[in-house]
Amino acid sequence: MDVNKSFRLRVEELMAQVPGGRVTTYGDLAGLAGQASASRIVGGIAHYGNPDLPWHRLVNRFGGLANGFPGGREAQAQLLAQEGVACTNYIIDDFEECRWIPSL
DNA sequence: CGAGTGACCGCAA
DNA sequence: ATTGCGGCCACTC
Repeated sequence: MDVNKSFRLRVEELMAQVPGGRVTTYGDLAGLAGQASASRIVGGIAHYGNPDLPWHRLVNRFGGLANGFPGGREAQAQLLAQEGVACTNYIIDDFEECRWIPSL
């Protein structure tokens, strides 16, 4: 493991591996990054990290859209629906089906 | 350099 | 069943 790299780099790498139509969770990304207890940091990276990454594919543990997404949850839901992810009430319908688990 | 903040998660009352 | 609180690590100002 490249412990030399910042936690943020690992999260970005994992996020970059999430294809369209798939979504991942903060806890899973944090766990894959090596710090399952740093789920909050993943959200922080999304805000201060690489803006080119598809952060709209990031959802909470319940499959619900984030609470501080730029533009609001409606914007995120719009992007997800645009990629083929059906969301209802700002919650992914087939969250378990669309859930994507990247790997290093 | 120090302190505060954060798009979360889990448990407790 | 619902609500509230703390904890955890990393990043920015």
